[in-house]
Amino acid sequence: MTETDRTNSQLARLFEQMAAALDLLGKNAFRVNASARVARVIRDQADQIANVIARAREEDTKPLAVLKAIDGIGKGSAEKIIEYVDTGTIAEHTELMEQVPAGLFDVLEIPGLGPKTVRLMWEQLSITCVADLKGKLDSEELAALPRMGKKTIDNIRQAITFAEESAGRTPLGIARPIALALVEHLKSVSGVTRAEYAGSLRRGCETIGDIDILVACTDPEAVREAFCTQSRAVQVLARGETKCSIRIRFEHATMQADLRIVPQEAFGAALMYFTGSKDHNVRLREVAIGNGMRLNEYGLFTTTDERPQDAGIKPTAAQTEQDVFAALGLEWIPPEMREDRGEVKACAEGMGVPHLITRGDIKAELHAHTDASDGKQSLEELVASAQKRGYHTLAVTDHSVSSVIANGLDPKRLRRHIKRVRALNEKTEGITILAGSEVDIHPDGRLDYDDDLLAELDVVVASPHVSLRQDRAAATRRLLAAVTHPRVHILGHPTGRIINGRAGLDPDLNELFAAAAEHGTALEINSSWKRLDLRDTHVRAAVQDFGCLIAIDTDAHSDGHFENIEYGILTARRAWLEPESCINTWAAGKLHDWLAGKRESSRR
DNA sequence: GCCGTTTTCGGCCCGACTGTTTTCAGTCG
Repeated sequence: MTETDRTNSQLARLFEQMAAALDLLGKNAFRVNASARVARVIRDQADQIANVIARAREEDTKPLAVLKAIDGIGKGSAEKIIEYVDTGTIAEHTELMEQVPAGLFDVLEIPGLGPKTVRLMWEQLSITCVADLKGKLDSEELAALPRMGKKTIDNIRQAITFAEESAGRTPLGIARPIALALVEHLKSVSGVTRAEYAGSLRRGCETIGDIDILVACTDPEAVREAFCTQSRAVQVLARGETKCSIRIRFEHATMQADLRIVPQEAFGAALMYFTGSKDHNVRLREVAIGNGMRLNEYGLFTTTDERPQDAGIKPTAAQTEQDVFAALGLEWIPPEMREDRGEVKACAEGMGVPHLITRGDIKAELHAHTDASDGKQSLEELVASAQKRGYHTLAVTDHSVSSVIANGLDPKRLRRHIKRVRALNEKTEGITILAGSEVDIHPDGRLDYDDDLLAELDVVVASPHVSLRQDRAAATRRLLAAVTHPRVHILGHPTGRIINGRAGLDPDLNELFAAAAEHGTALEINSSWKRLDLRDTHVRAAVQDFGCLIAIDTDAHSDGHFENIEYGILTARRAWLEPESCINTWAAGKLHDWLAGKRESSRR
């Protein structure tokens, strides 16, 4: 779990625990779902809920009303949120935790075990944690439980082992190559007419639970066989007519992969079904129901009967996603937006889908390293990498002096480096090579070079690298100092988080975004799949609520890193980013003017 | 518990697969 929004994270965690506890206690499933949804909505908020409440009070509006205005949060949850912000606890959560042993939540996490089974094991066998369960795997009393046969117990045993050695969700940059290899493998099977990955991977989520692959084909058995018996498959979890699940090992990662065999004529409907987040799909089906229709993975049907596909009814739309969206009365919504973050509502109300940024819009790389600091490429090789991608501008931004481990440049070396860059720029056609630096932001907000030296640079990317566990107030002061500094163009990887690694800084984003907008400093989406910093929800808030400029850069240390731009673009699209707000899309003249303009204004 | 250009009460998405079952419950996505 990432912890950048510590308060929101903690609050979301409480709602998740309440949902799990209610589930284990056999409470109404809709109540369980409502609580889980509140948790998700809280996680999606860029702004701190505590700040939202504080601001509402300052402005003399009712916090309750402000919270209730958020989709998915009703009166009950709003009251609990306020209770948490004011007291640090939620009474109902405390009561539930007294009723349900803490270890049961871990048992519930084991794939294949759901609330019903866990509750039964708890009530009948006093199993309250994974260790209890492991101790009873061979016991007769476990086997005596209803619906608990040998296979089920074997599956639990394997699932525990898998859970113990798996690191949870897999970063996008690890999962995507695996999925691409799977797709290629399946495309090579005879009779396969289409193969594509769907799910959270197609939505570009920063981490992936499992890989979903859709295949249309003329010989389903050949596809099932090819999928389940491939050399990388370490276990077959399910093998049905249309759905197979395996565990797959690829280099160091182990993941679950699901194959769905779908009819060619319903590929679009299936792709939609298996791409949308659960909540997005619910919204779409509600739209269908509202129109007296039924939507499932076989298509959109002009009936509300159950399983119309089995009754021989032909769908009105199914072939392509565009067909299905159109028949629902909606514009096609890009996969990255299908998260139930207001996209269906916006589309239904005729606001239209934003013109999202694409990889082809990127014309400049403004954050890249050479072997002068810790990059693998020489200056000339770096330039060739940028030229190969058709960029009109490359900023060479090696590390500053304090990044000792990264061989940061002291002022003397930097001045020589600037000269080399300028000289190369003189004799290079077709691309502008700018002299820049990725300058450390010290914990107190000072920059790593003095202002005179900064003034000699064309591009200054200011980034935090150390002291990434500062408290919020210190982190906010530090980053504000950087974005308001007249010689800083871009705030690099603003929080310093590492996905699945460290939470990073947790500044007051409202203050940071307001200052960045006011001073015309761009905020970076660092495209490294280990970072993706800023993250999608933050970028959306920065641009939509504050009008900030965004830079999408790869922070390349080698030629291959340039390809990470895919991940930055996916993140930007998840933030509903349009090209105009991204400085890397601007024409050369506009970009160069902007870079120079910041310097001009700083000399006034 | 949430929500409402059909509803402030009564709904709340839909289907596949497994394992244990004589017809289906539980889990998953």
